[in-house]
Amino acid sequence: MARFNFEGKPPLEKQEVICPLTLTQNVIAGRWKVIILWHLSQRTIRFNEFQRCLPGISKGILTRQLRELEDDGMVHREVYKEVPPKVEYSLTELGKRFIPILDAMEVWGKEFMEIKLVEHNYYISK
Amino acid sequence: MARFNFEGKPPLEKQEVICPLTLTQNVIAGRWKVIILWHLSQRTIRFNEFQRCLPGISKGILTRQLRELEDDGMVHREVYKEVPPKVEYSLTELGKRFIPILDAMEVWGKEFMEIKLVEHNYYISK
DNA sequence: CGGTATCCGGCTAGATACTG
DNA sequence: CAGTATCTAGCCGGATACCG
Repeated sequence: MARFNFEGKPPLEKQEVICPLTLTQNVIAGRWKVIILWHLSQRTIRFNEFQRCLPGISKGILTRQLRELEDDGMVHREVYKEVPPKVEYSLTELGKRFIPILDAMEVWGKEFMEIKLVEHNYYISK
Repeated sequence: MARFNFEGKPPLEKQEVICPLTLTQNVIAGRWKVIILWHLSQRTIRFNEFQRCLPGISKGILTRQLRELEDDGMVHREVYKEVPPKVEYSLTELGKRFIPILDAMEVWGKEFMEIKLVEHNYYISK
């Protein structure tokens, strides 16, 4: 989430007014982040499990998406010093507070699907 | 939102299982869409007004974001046949149902901001 | 006023090879 | 198992010029 950069720590007066909506959007911008957060809202997940949950994702991009979520304080990464290695990902408190958004998105997404299915004359099984 | 394509109308059985979350994410993927939807949740807006609401956006990209939202059924475009031209954008019913997500995103974004400000030793005025 | 048409650059997803 | 390093391709935002 490069657009939100406190590194320079400029005085608050000189900061641009930051929009909470844009901020939220930036945090979850990324092809896999929303669905990653949803999986983590269900349970703790290991790295390799994610590759099975997210068909087609490569190690490289999975690592990056997880790191960015970690950097933004959404995800906790727990490393167990074992052989073979074991790393577990889970939601932080901040990440858990994001769940209402996931729920709202899921509700709306289903409404959207129903409407689009009706428009295209699909039968919708209730 | 090119990833969700019903154009070919394949049988429902052959459709991939579509995730409502991913669907929602795809609809609002776009640099300006969330903030556009928020402005439209406040009031009807004309094209030129948007350019003032969204500092730095160009006509081209504004048009594209609005068209995509229109194509996805989120935004209504009302053209008044006057000279000079007048076009008003507003939320459709589907668009209005999206407002709870905007609200949840705003709440979370503010929490996120507070946490990040505290982490960087900023004083937060209550 | 409210757009199109066109071109361009950067970001980011994705693929592949390698590693502790 | 859980990554890192490197490279590439394509999309998308942005700029600019023009139009009814």
